[in-house]
Amino acid sequence: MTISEVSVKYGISIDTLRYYEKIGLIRDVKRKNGIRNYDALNLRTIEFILCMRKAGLSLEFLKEYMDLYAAGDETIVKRKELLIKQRKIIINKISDLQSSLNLLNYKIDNYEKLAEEKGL
Amino acid sequence: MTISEVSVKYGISIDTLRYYEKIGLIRDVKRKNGIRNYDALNLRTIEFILCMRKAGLSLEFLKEYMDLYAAGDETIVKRKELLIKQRKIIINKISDLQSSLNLLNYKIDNYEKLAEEKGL
DNA sequence: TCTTGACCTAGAGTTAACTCTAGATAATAA
DNA sequence: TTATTATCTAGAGTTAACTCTAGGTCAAGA
Repeated sequence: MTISEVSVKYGISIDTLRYYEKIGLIRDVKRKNGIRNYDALNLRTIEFILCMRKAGLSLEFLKEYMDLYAAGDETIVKRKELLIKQRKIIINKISDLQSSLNLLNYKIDNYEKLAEEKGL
Repeated sequence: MTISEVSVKYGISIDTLRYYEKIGLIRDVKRKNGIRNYDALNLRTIEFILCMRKAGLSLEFLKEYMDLYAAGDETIVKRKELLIKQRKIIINKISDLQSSLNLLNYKIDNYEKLAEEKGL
């Protein structure tokens, strides 16, 4: 799959794909005449990266994870621990978002009432 | 309340407090001899800002909201609509985070099994 | 009286994560 | 053959949201 096909498929820019490769998040991208040809494993890596990025996890964490992955089976426990740490971060984020959602709901209700009172 | 007291109370830097004021998020901060003296309304504004920032909402949105707030009662409906838009964003974020959490759980489980298999 | 510490301002610097530019090559359509 | 289009690289530029610096004021304690 070419870089522009991947770009369209995942809604991520070509520049970003090259950038992720440059900093070591996406590895072992094969080439045909110097042109990138992403394989199934590359695509799974990209899907993982995008899912974690959507959750707001940092490229620094992803880099650390990919470094461990590249280092082979001895790093399995470390990788698991890294993921557990990130899971905690995500759980905290969800609870922050819930608080904000509650506050927003409260404020929206209030404005609803206010608007009615004032006939707006 | 002095700026350093507010800073400690909310775990936010003094620089950030002055920055928020400079860009118009926090308004009408009274002074004693040129020194800021935050009142109850200022504190409520700060709490709102921090809650929304924790949810990842932008300073741009907060600025827009504070501009409307400052403009008075005619903007009540607009403010409500703005909050509803942000609520949608937050709801989407929660669902993204849930997906990431699911993927992480799956991966952590997998590593758990792998580690056991390999006796790590 | 001196100096220490908290505060002030304007504006420069930093960081993460892109995003763009310039200049080159290579395949494809007219 | 020529022109267009997609790709490539290295490195510069951008953006949001801070964070820091330099230089200044002012009140309180030794």
